[in-house]
Amino acid sequence: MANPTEAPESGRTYGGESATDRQARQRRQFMDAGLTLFGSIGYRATTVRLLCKQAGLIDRYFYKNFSDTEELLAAIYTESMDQIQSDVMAALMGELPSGDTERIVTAGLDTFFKAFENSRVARVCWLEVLGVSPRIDALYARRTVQFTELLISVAQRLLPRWPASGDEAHYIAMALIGGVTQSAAHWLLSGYRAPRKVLVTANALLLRSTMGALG
Amino acid sequence: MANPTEAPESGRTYGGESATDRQARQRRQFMDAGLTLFGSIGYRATTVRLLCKQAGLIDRYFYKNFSDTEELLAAIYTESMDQIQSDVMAALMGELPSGDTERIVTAGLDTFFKAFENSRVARVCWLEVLGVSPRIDALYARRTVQFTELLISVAQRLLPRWPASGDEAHYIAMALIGGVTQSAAHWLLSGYRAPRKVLVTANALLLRSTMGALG
DNA sequence: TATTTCTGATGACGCATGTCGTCAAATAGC
DNA sequence: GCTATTTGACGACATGCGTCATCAGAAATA
Repeated sequence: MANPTEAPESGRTYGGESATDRQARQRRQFMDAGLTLFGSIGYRATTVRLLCKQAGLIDRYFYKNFSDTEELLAAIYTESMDQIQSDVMAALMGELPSGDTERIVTAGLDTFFKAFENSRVARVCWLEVLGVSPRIDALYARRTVQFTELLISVAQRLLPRWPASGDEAHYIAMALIGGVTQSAAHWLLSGYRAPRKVLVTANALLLRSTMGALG
Repeated sequence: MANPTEAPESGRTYGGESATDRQARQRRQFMDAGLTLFGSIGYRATTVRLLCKQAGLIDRYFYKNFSDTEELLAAIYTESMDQIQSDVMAALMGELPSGDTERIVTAGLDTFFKAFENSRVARVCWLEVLGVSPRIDALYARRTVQFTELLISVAQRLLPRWPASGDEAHYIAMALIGGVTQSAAHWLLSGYRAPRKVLVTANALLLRSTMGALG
């Protein structure tokens, strides 16, 4: 043994898995368990014991991957929103060559709302992340800004006369994103009463008319 | 004593206050303490002991007024939003005779955002209430619907061609309200970087252009 | 003044939590 | 096969929580 006093830097293979593979699998199990529990009983009601029971692992491996439940929440939120954001961007890019504003906007919105038809994802991303801690609040705020910037970049492509900079244009984009996100949150809270198409067309009209007024 | 076995139905005066006056004062003290704590350290971090210390009272009087902290949160949220809603309605009614859509919308928005310049109120109403429990979620959702109905009724007055009913018109109004509320939430999270006027004009443009497209 | 009610302070209870330690069984490397 | 590591099960510890009981002193009533 090279350094018997310290913890081993590289673990052994066990059950046909290398140490890093095991760690990655355990991390994924906790991420899945977290999405399930945060998205059903809520973040506040979720304890480390429950997470372990859901993941089928013991607490030792939880603390090896996350410092606390808040860090797990941050990881799940970031992963979910990364996925959704890249899906939306892919949908936008797919329709961008058409040059049809209506189609581009609709494609982006439809992909967005489709992602939040998963109520667990929706609940975590719109309800559970808010008011947990300053750190999580900052995460949420930064993500909102990212979507705002995405909207602005698309608007600049579609509308040459769109005011690129300026606080007001920025806050208009922010309000538009807010309309979309709040629609998603209320969609969830209403038990998905309306079909997705209604959400998409309503928000498309909002985007189209506002961008028309500015572009 | 009429009924020695039961708790006294009507208390005695004490310290120059009647029993009902005392109870009302204690309730108000807890409401103020709740707004202070929920709006600073957050709902999750607030305990009954802290609330009592902040209110300068003991726990017995807390439980005489509220069953738990969740009921206190609901009471504070309802009171705050009632106040804001009636302020906004008063502002709208004050400008309604002018018939000037721009002035009416701006007056309502300015009153709305002015209320949330109080960061404690803003934090409780936009961050802390979310994801606490199904009951509080329902309270939040219902309030959003109320603001949506308020917007629709104003739109019907200003725009004779506004589609009164229909899911889509309803969700458009919901998205518009969402834009306003999300602006308020992000305004808080960004530390009120932009002046209120910017928020008002940005959201006024959103409302004006969308209502123009429909009216 | 004597009695009853109200108040604030303090402590105790049962419970759930995060976290850590122990111990036997399972697995891998020599 | 022997030894070291990894795993899961279980329990212990301190902490903080909501909640309730007690008790001495203040204030009102008769």
